[in-house]
Amino acid sequence: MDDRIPPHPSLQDVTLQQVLEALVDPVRRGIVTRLWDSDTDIKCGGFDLTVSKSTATHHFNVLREAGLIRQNYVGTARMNTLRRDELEEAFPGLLEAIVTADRRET
Amino acid sequence: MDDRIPPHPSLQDVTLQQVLEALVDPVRRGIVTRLWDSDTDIKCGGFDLTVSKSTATHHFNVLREAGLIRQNYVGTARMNTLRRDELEEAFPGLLEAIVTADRRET
DNA sequence: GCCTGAGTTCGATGAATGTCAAACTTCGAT
DNA sequence: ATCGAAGTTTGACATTCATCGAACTCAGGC
Repeated sequence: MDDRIPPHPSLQDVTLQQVLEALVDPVRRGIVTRLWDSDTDIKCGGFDLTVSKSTATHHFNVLREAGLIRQNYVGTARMNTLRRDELEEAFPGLLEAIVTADRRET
Repeated sequence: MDDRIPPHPSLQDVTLQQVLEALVDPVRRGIVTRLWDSDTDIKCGGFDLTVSKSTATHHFNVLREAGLIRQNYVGTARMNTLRRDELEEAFPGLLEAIVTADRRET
């Protein structure tokens, strides 16, 4: 097992507060929107982020802890997956509404 | 005209960022959820807020500036209306998703 | 073995933001 | 005319949070 990744929360334990706090940041919202659109895994370095590496790490941590993404290592690359179906079940319509509005704005 | 109320923004000028910043606060989200459920105007004092009057004023200002509520005076009472239909057009599905999740959590 | 690339950890810093109390304004009722 | 209820304004304060650079870890290839 790869113990380099901290545990992922169950979506049952994630609160709306956490999800909104995660998505209120434009950088994190950009990551989620990009994952939603590509619908395939993207490694941390694969995003065109406007922030430093340490800040990016922080953002990915927040997203993982809020149950929005799932991470796993492939070599030295950390891959990110959107927990789309689980989120739809836990917060129906939320992600789609935000992604739709975000896309129309950027 | 009643010039006691600052102008309301057009929903065209409101960004998703503003809306999410407004709704990320639990007190403000509670106000919006309450308005959504009652579907009638409620005066500022009509909410059972856990904060002081000055803080409440601040929260109502944020909600108005984010285009979420409309305010008008009736006597000395400041009435609040949810801009439900306008919001649905500008941010389809967003408010309903958040209110639904919020209700299930509180 | 050694270097490179990918990402993390660790403070530190600066900017927002939620909060309150106190003084003030304003309308309506007595 | 006065009083009270409703809400605002104005600082002030504490906390949170995004951000960065520098040093570190760790796997894989030369």
